[in-house]
Amino acid sequence: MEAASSLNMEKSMFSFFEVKEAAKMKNNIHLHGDQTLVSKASSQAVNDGDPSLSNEEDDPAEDYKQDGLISSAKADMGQVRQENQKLKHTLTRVLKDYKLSQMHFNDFFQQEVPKSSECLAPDHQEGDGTELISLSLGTLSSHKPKRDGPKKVNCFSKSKEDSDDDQELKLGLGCEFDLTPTRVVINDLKKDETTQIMEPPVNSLKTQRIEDNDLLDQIPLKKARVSVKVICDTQTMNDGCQWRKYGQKIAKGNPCPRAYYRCTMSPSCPVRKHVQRCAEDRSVLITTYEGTHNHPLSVSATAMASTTSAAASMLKSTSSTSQPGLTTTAASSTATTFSSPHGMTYNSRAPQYPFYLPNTTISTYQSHPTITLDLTSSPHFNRSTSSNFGMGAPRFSSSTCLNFSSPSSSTSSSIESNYKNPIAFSYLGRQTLNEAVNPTSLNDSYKNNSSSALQQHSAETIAAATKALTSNPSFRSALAASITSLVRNAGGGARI
DNA sequence: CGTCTTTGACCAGCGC
DNA sequence: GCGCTGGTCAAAGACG
Repeated sequence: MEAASSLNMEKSMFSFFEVKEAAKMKNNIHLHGDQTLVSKASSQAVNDGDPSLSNEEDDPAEDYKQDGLISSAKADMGQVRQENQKLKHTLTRVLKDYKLSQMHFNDFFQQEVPKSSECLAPDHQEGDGTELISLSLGTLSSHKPKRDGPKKVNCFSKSKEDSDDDQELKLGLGCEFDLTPTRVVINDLKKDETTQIMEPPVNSLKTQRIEDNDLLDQIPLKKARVSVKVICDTQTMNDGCQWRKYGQKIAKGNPCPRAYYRCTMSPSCPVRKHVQRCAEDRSVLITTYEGTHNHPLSVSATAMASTTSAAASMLKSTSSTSQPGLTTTAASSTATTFSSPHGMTYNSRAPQYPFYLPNTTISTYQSHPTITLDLTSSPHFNRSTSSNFGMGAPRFSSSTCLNFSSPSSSTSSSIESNYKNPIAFSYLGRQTLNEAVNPTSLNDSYKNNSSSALQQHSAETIAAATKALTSNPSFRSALAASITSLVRNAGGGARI
């Protein structure tokens, strides 16, 4: 009995598929199309009285069974289609909520900016609605009012009245990290210049600005400078700005001439830079920036400017608590946010996250506080090691453009990915998004040569970034709103 | 012809 | 005060 029933079952199954095959052949219809067509074709095949079928399937009971199977298949397919529709809707909703969350996230920073931007560049606060970017080297106060709440100020986001404007440039907007002791070596601090800054209990911006001015008066330092060391084959690295050479000197202790450039993007732009090759290693180009751009910047220039600006800010914050000649920690009592040369934004206040800014030195040279960002070696590998990987030391050419792009010019997909996934900024954007997020997708040559340390670094970076992001109450509430909305709107059929 | 680079001169700050 | 050094100016030349 059992054998007979299983035989019947097999036969009916065979018949079902045979019917479908016959229908396909006869009507030349592909199955992965609309199942209605298939059903129709199947029914047609059954009803056509195809001799090849009718020979085997002339039993009315079998026909009835086939009809049942077909209709049940149709029902199944309809159900699948319904679920597909629901999933499609869910996906759309998730994307929509994701964008909403992103907007909330951006709004959060934009709300914070007006408070901080005033201390950033008081001379650029006209609020004329132009795409003016305030980048301040050396004039930024390191003193932020102590906050009890979870709010943090990103000093490097561009201030703008209209917060809904998509064209808004955001500076230093990577991931915001609370920073552990930054390993900053105070090399050559003269006198007690950097220890004269006190920590004012400031509540009002007005008071703060006055105190800042007082402090600046007290400090005999000139404009802060930011040096960037990169391996570059050409005369100067392309940082997105237009420069005009106005002088050249042989500096003491270095046979390589130092070239002086000024920014020509605006006639009144006070920004200068000088470029010099490293005496020890001619392949290393040392570019030193000084001043604040007073004009709109291109995306790539903004990237570089924001980085140097952030570094200068870090310089100020570290100098407020550092002691000369000591390897010290970054300002643990201030809440200064800054970007690393790798595009990440760090917050130096709370020490819970294990991040530090590598290859960064602070020094004073002729009363110019100078921070040096050494991009000739990767954060976790020394140069000799990183050279084995072929990516640790960023090499620049004339066409190389630092890839810290802001979201405003998302014409390039890489730029956009870098913005949306700040972790991908690591290694100056030479690491693709996939490589950054998913270490297993590293290209073969790199994969073969790299150690697990780099993957661990990526994993740590991602983990810390995630932690930092998710620990932000505003981000969490936005995320919660999205999820709530998703669950509420999901209805019965959606499965998460 | 306009723009950019080169290069010597000049100036200011700093240390002795 | 003097010398050294870094930084800037400006005339001359190069270049497109």
